[in-house]
Amino acid sequence: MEDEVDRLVAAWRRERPDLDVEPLEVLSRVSRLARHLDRARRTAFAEHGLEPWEFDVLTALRRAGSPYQLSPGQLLTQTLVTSGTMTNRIDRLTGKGLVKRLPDPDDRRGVLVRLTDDGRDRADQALAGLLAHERELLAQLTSGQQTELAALLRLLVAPFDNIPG
Amino acid sequence: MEDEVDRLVAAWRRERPDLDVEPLEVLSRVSRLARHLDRARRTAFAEHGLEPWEFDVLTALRRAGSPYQLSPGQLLTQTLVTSGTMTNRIDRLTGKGLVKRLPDPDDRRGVLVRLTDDGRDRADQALAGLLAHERELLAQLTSGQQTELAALLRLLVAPFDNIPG
DNA sequence: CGCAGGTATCTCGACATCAAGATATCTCCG
DNA sequence: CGGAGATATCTTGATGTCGAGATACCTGCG
Repeated sequence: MEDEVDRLVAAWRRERPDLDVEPLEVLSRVSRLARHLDRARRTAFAEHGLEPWEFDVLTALRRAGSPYQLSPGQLLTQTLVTSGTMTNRIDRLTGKGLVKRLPDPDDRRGVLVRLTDDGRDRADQALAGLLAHERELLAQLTSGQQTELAALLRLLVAPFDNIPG
Repeated sequence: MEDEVDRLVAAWRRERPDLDVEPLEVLSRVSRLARHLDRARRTAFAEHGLEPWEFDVLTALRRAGSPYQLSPGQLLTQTLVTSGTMTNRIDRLTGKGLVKRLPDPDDRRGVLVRLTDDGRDRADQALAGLLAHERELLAQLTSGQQTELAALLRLLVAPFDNIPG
């Protein structure tokens, strides 16, 4: 089945036959798929009264394990946002009673963000919902294809995640 | 090589051993890679004095072929943004002299957005720069792996692009 | 022809993000 | 011990996006 990127690549080959646009076959698909996934996630989370950005922060804390707390700095690296954004997010989640700020006992510059019981429940519910939706999307692929796709994507992501940048 | 998603999946398996988090191996990598690509694109385009959103609009028009014009509605479907956003983008690109608005001769509700000569040059230059950067990122993969990756991604994107939504 | 419903674009207000810089605290070398 | 430079977080102002609704125009049925 054809997709929008096939049309995009064909158009470039017609308009700019001098260029090799092969990289777009992979990377434009990644960008467009991510955009579609964002929309789908927004819908999935709405069932649980959460925004995608709320999910990202709550689940990062949930994954940390009991007592479900991380510093804002640790949250930054996991969510790929800037520090100003994270301050704002923590403020709003605090206002909704899903997390609370505690002073870091070992560093007076620092803060620890901890999940409340309510926040933890919301994170757990939203995760289950998300996985159900994602399984449907991936039904297009066999189990073997999923494994293969994951491995190829890892090759591309790893440099970003391991070389600080 | 390990990446951040490997760590994320391992954490979920420890915290929620009751859940099958396999879908994240693919889809979290797609989202995170897209986020990294956005940042890289921003840097690449800055060399040409363009923002990513400007590139998206200008290249959509460029791909349309001479006379390089599309309606705002056609631009919407290609760029996956809302109509309010597109109006705003066209306003700003018009202000920079990269596009101009023309009345649609066949539909008085409609408008045609046309690339100026300057806009066309900018699009061409930025595309060449982007492809150079993207080729570097893809150097992690053999040519065969790139083809395979593109094919697998197409399977996932196609449903979004073909079923209206 | 005339109107109901659909379509194309724009307007407006709310909101999330970013970049750059401010502040407070830590670390480590001399 | 003292101070320079690094680090953690927050503040601020500008900007881009979205969603919902407004407006103008088109289309097709009766």
